[in-house]
This record gives sequence, C-alpha cells and structure tokens, in this order.
Amino acid sequence: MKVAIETIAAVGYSQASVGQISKRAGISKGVFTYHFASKDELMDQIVREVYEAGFRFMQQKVEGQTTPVGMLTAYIESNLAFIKEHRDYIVALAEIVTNARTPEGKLRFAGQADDTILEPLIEIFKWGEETGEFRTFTERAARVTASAIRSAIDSVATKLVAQPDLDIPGFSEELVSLFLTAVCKPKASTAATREKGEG
Amino acid sequence: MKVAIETIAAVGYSQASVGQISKRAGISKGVFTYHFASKDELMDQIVREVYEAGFRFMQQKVEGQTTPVGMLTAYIESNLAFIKEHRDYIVALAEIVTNARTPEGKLRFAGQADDTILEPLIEIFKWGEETGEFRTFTERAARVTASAIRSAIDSVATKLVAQPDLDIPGFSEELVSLFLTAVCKPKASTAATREKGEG
DNA sequence: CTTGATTTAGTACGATCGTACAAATATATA
DNA sequence: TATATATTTGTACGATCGTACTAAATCAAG
Repeated sequence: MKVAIETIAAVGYSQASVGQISKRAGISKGVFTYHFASKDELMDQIVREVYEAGFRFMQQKVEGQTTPVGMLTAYIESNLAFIKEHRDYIVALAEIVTNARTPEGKLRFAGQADDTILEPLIEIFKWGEETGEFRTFTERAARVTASAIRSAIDSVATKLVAQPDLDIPGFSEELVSLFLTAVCKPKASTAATREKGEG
Repeated sequence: MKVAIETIAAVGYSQASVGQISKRAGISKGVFTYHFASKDELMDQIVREVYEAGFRFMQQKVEGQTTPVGMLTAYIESNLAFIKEHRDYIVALAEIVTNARTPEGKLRFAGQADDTILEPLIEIFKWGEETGEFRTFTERAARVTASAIRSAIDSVATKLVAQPDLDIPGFSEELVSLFLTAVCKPKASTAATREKGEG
C-alpha cells in the first residue's frame, strides 16, 4: 500500500498500473493478486485509511478548542499540517478520488465528495453566530463559505504536485487570516485574541 | 471536438478513448486519425480553445469596470457565468488538465496551471489598495487570497460533475459577498456602493 | 525429515488502448 | 466524363491493462 501510494503520487492514477506498483515494490504481480482481490480493493483501502487518518488528526486538534475563532483556525491549520506531513498520501488520495471510476464511467468516490464534508465547518459558523464572534450567516452563505474554505485547502494538494516546495505554513497562516476576516464581526481586532503557536 | 468534449465530460478522461469518441460522433476511428495527428493534439486544441474562449468572455466583462470592487465582482461573476453556460466544456477542461500526462507520467498541462493565472487578481488587489477601497496586502497575502478565489471558482467545475443542478448564480452571489468582505476595508458598507444587476 | 499451508514468481489470457494503413468512396476541377 | 484530391471505412498491429492460474519457494508444526 505504501509503494502504491508513492507510485500514484508520482505518476498519477492512470499510469499506476498493478504492474508498475508491483515492480516498484519489488514483487511480482502475482503477489499483488494474492494480497488484494482486485485493484479497486487496494484503492478502497487507501482512500479509507488516508481519509480516516486525516480525520483523526484534525479531530484531535479541533476538539480542544474553546472558541469558534480558535476552532476555525485549528480546522484550517491542522488540515494543512496533515497535508504537509503526508504529501504523497494526499496527492494519491486526490488522484484516486478524481479518477477511479465504475465500469459505467461514474466516479467511484463521488458520493463521499458531496456536501457532507462541509457540515463541520457550518457547525463552527453557527457556534460563532451564537457567541457573537462571527457575523450572521444565511444557510446559503454558510454553505458557500464552507465550500470556499474547503476548496482553498484542497487546492494545496493539487498545487503540491507542480510545486513541491510550497510554503504550507505560510499559506496556512494567510488562509486563516483571510477567512477570519471574512467570517468575524468587523468590530474589534478579533484575529489577535487567540494565541498563535509560533514558538 | 464537440463530441469529444461531451464524451470527456460524461465519462471522464480515461474512459474517453478515441474509439468511444468516434463511436459517439458516428464516425470511424480512421476519420479521427485523419483529422487529428494524435489524441494529444485533440486535447491540446480543446484546452486552448476552451481556455481562450473563457479568457475572452471574462476580459470583455472585466475591462469595462471602473472600480476595484466592480472589477473583482465582474471577475468572479463572469467566470462563473462562463462555467454555467459552458458546463461540459469546463468539466472536460478540468478532466484533461488534471489527467493528461506525458509518457514519463508528468502532467502535460502542469506548466499552465502555475501562478501566472493569479496575476490578474493580484493586479486588482493592488489597484484597490491604491484607491483605498481595499485593505493593504503583503505580497504573500495577495497571492494566497487570489489562490483562494481561484480555488473557489474552480471547485464549481468539480461540483458540477456530481451536482448538475448546482445554483451557480446563487453560489456566485455569495462568493462575491464573501471575498469582498475579506478584501475591502471594514469602514463603511462598501458592498452596497456598486449597483447589482439583479433585474 | 515430512507434511500441509502460506506466500511468491512467472506466465498466459482476453480486452482495450492509440495508431497505422490499404482500399473504397465522395468531392472538386477541368 | 476524366482526373486529382479529400475524406471515410474497416481492419490490423503492437503495447499494456487487470486478472487468473500453475508451479515453485518458504514457513510452521509434528
């Protein structure tokens, strides 16, 4: 699985054949067939593992937060930190999700890419509304804002392919600043109320 | 080319073989070979044509603007309007750009996906700084903000695949509001100074 | 050392890919 | 009509894909 992830990240989904993966792993194709019922099964396992690992990592960082601002910040920062530390895994995940298809031509992981992923962010917005730290959101505004945040984060995975030396912490810092400006009430300098772990 | 675009949008890049495209077009594979030197040539032409068409459409809408706020609004709205009216073209473009690879496994259109595309947005930010409508940007902040805007726009193409009934005008409206809030000076209600074409 | 199960290597199969090409047909020009 | 060009068809080729399968190698236990 590790070699498969590296291979997909390096040459893309379509070029990552069972033969290629096996060759890079130093095994024969027969070994692959023995341990995985099919290529799709391998992809399923990779997607599940990477996704769950990311979810656990973020949950750990986000759960401890006591303010909406802190939680939104932790959400963005922990997500990008995970991407930074698991570059190949994220690139491979993106490759698989956007390319793996059913025999009929439909995306195999399209269902999981729907708006369910936006819910945690929307919850944070609602919390921020209640505490008064954030401005008010219509249902649609919350959804689009959450979508924009996720798009910005996900774009890093794509950027990393062509731009391996991308300054992720810097990007992260700016993204947090940008979206806090967008969701916070314009009263005081709310962005400075949270201690920043720069040391 | 039209059928090729529809085919790619429908079944994805990898499933859009020369045979499939030809069959859908009601011609033989030989006709394809006669008119295109290779499959890659077809992809090149599609990418160039769609990209240039979008660029012309947006340029037309953006150039007439006389304020930074108006221009940023026109940028987002015209881009999403183009996506809305050329759904298949955009989906196909995204498929090709993210999938077409060289024999060595590198993305064939990776070079064009670099940060050059951010420049027009960065120029708008600079203009807004000068007029005082926008807050000030560090070089990095401008780049990340531009990147976030582009990611949000580009995500619509991906969303359209799984969600064909997406409310693009509504999404557009919210995106404009979101990013104007993020880049404008928090003084007055700047978002209302521009007449909105809702009639 | 023997035996049985587990794991691996190597190969073969059918399918599909992009491309090449000879033959057939359509079109335009004189 | 005769001729040259443009276009189309249908088929074939080599390559590669995912998978199936047999034989060999390795390992665990008696």
